[in-house]
Amino acid sequence: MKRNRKNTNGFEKWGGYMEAKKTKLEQQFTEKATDDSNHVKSQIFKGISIFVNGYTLPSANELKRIMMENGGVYHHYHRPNITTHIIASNLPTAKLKLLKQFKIVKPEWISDSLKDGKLLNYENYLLFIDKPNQPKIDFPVRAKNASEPTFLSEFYNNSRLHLISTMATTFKRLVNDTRKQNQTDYPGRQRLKNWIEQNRVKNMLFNDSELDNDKIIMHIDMDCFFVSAGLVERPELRGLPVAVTHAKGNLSKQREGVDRGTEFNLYVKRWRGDDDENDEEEEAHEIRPRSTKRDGINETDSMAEIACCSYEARKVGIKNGMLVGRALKMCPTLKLIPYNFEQYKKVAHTLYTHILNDYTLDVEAVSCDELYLDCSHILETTKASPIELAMFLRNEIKEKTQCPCSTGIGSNYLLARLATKKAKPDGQFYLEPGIVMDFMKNIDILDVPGVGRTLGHKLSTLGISTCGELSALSLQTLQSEFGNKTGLSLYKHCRGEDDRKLNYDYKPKSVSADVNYGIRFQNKEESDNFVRQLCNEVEKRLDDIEMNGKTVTLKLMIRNAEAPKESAKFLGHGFCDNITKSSSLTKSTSNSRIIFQVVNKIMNQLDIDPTELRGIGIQMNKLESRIVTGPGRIENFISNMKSEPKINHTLVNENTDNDKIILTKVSKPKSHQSSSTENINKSKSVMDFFKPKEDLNSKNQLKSSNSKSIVPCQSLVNIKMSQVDPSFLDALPADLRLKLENELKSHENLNSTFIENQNSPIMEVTMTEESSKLYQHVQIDKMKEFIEEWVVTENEPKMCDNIMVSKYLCNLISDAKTEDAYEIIRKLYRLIKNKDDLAWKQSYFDILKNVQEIMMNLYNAKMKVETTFK
DNA sequence: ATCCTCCCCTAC
DNA sequence: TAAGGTAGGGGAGGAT
Repeated sequence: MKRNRKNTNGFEKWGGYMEAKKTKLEQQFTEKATDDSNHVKSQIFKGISIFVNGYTLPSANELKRIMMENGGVYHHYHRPNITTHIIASNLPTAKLKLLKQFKIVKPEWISDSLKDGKLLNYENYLLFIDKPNQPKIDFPVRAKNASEPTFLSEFYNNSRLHLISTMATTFKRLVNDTRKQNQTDYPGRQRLKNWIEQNRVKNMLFNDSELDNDKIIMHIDMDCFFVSAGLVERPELRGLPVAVTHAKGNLSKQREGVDRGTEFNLYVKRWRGDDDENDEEEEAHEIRPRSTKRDGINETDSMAEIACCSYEARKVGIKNGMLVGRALKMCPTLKLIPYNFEQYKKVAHTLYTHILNDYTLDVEAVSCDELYLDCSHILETTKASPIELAMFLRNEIKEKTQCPCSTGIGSNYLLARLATKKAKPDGQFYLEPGIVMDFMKNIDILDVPGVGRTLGHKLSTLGISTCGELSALSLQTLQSEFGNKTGLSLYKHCRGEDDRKLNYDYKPKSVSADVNYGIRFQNKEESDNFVRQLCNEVEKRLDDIEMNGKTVTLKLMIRNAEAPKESAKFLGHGFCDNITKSSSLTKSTSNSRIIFQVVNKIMNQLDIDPTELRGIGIQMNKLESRIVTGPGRIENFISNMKSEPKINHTLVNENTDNDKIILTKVSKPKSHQSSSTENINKSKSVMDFFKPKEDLNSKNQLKSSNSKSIVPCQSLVNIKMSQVDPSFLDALPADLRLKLENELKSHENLNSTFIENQNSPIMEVTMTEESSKLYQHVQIDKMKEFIEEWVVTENEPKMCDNIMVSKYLCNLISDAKTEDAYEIIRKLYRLIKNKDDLAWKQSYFDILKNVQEIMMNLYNAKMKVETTFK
């Protein structure tokens, strides 16, 4: 079955498209069933049509086959009036509530019926017994995969790699922000000075020769960070072999479709290369054994990864990244402790603020537990020796965080880093210039930063395993072997030379969101929904840093044809083929809809089978900051809205009218005199809600602004502080309130903005992140109050208010506050029904359309609300 | 020469 | 069961 879909001109035709698609697919099903009529084995499921929701056993594909062969019908989409049964093994509560009125049956109903050769009573297989107040799931809760709407956030909440990555960014930004504050007082330096005065003679650490003109770089690295932070609250485990992991050491369950042996062999084959030539080379040079992390794992060993292990565990050969099953074989007494993300954040924050506030701003953040600092100023002002600084600083960090760290000191980046390796655990090491040559000779090539598995192996095939051996190769040899840049840095680094500068100034070059875990989709709907969520995530991250991206890159992991259907690791990606494809826009954006459109085009062009997907990543490159020129961000946003980027890529059909995505056009005429000026005092818009009702001041301001352009719909830019209802401000969180106040203040003098009212009955929700965030935090009751006032007092609905309400409701739904949204829609319906006005009814349908779209995206179901005014 | 895309590698 | 993310550097090879 092809998934090529016609261009749909954005999303406004989504509903119609869905209908068409349903019919098409069902037609195909019937045709297929007819074609395969010689395979029909029975009519057990005559009259039954099923829709499979979520992950099931047997799989949806299997169930489809069973239905086809036995007289039943399989629906790719849930069709409330046609689908007779929904098949599911588990449903999240939100989904459950929505689908409550339908027959939701466990897949065993199908398999048992098939086994017995007759249709069994589905009532014995209901997923839950409908007790009105508390639907109870009669099934053990199973792990979620990415087809569930809550998967993404749960995954991010539990992913150590995601945490590591986001924390690194967080602290790079913290350094940036702190440096801007221009602080001049460093109390730590004074403490160090005092300590030196009291202890120098006793320490005998001072050495005149250490005071030279070289730059002094210090590298600080917490010792086995996750373990140390975890042991703060479990001191009884100190001194024991400890590892941090998700697993509890249980044996892994045997699952259908898993073949660890086959999967592991594929990895080994890819890693070794397939040709004999390589094998000969390896023997000739006595290559050190290369192990995959799957070594020593059998069918039931735990496949969880060890994120971090204590030095006691390392002594017996356990390493970070090793699988729990194997580690337990090496050390059956290994203590497994769970993650404690909050604690890691706390410790890391303490570490950073201590150094930044008390010692220096010349810090390069590497990660949550690792940083470089330029000691020049500290040493100059305190007259301390590098070792004294290291001892003192390490001691303070240990006191503050209760976690040990190690520090290395050297004249450059590389030497500082290598010194730390030597210092560990819980120590310090100053790699003095005089000993660098000797020191480097014996450094293992794999300890050089930048030399990993692949480069290390390649070097070992050349018979090289230490820096000393590497330094025998000429620059030319290295460059022809590894490329110009890689060759040059190998040449320098093995000699202890490194001219990289500490980078204090963090400027992101790309933003991405990847998930390569839990990706198991039954159909294109599920994968689309998930991709949409990833696009939203990317948009959020771009907005966080106030940047837009100009190139979209899609990264896919697809099950390799030879790989077992199910991965060895539970919900893992298994052995995959990787695909990367990028597409450039004419104008940078952060708009998730545009990103999705691009991504979707690529997906369709690649014709990916959604069931074979194992990983998805979306990346934005060529970042541009949203330059603030002139009046400010909002102004800039409005000018951005005038023309959203066109997609410039061969994949993209030229007929695509991307402008249709944005139906609310904004322009800013220089001296536009509106003909509707006389309406302004009668006209009510959402913004008027922010005004106190009897505020003379605001009336005056409105009058005085009559000379400017006043149009039916004001944008945020037009609101003045004095117009804002104080109770609205109170409803906002403090930080948001401050932001709003500042933005309003900075726009007091701005010209009014004209928002063109579209005649099109179709409305698309496109608001600025700035303004939608504001609405997001309006309390539910406040919003109900507004809606009542709006509908009751307003003659006709305005587009901008429709948009605001839609956006608000969509935000509620995506925040899983579906019930609140439901209540508001009911209220809106009642109000509009009373009003009995065509334009208002249209307004209701427009809003509902947006709501149902997001419902379909998130829950694959519509909200059950009134769809006609009888 | 320099840029772009599609990778791969590395680090935390 | 298990939570295999994310940013940056760079090489190969083709387009400009």
